[in-house]
Amino acid sequence: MDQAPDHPAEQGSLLLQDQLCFALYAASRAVTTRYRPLLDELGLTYPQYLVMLVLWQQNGVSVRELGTALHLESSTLSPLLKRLEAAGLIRRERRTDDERSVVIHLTDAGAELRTKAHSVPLAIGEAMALNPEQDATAKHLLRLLTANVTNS
Amino acid sequence: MDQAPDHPAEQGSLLLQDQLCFALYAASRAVTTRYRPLLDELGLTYPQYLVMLVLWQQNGVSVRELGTALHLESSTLSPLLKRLEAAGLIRRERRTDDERSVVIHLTDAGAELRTKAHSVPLAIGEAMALNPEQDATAKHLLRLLTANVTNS
DNA sequence: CTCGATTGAGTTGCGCGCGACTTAATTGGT
DNA sequence: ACCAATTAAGTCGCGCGCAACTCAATCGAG
Repeated sequence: MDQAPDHPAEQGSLLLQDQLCFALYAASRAVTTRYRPLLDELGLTYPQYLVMLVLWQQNGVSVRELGTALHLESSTLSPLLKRLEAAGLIRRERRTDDERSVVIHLTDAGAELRTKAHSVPLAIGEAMALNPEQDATAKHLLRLLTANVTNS
Repeated sequence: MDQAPDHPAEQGSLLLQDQLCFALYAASRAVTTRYRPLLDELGLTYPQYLVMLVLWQQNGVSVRELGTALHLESSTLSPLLKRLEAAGLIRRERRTDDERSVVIHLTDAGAELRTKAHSVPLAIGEAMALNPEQDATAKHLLRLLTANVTNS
């Protein structure tokens, strides 16, 4: 019932500043915000850019495979892909051997956008300003965290 | 102009799996998803929970101060606070000495919710399953990253 | 004291992100 | 061969999250 809070920074405290989850939440939004002006040049949002990354890597991917790669539900991807199609960057085709499945292909415009996107990761890497070791450590810990939290 | 992608994992590659930004994006959503069932018990969303954390820490905070603490705009906070008010957890009052400012106070129900919330950070910490050193390293790197990316 | 600039809160529009659901196609056990 | 269960994609509702904007209150230079 104490209203005046002066807790120590122990494990499981309710202090915002102590919490990893908040650092994660803040960092993720800060990075997305940093991307925005760069992606505006390409006419993409950040999730749309991630989809394009997958397609530039491997053209002709099903919605299901996209969802697996990006950890996104079809309820998120379907409208997003609709917008990419409307922007003329992708095509969607029903697979003939399994009519449930929809395969995404790049249009010429979508494939060409890759050239313009080439400078984006460099610019972001520069803005992040982590040295290679910090970058590797961060990726390692974030993947570990994701795996732990997902299967629990 | 190469369509077939077999790049090395150099700095600035367009490979999704190499990118720190994607690891960050995926981890943030995974953690939020892990919170959801716990916060459902409290009738809170994750951003609402963060607001309550701030208020439990220091009751009587202005919208502007909340925004600074959480790195959120008033356009995000105003509707969110409206919902917390509708849920009977907070009150909003215009400050008398500066009529522009709105101060947020916990209601009794809002203050009491703190008791039920006490187990949440523990459960999340357990699910994250990072040892204290990893936890500290992750927080350090994420704060560094946020700071770097914000002022660039 | 005045009035243009700044500040705090809020509204609007749009794109996620996901839970809950629907529909259609495929699978598999009997 | 059948049909119940599963699977893939999509729709709907709602809550963010932010840019662009409005409005009212306050500040501050002259």
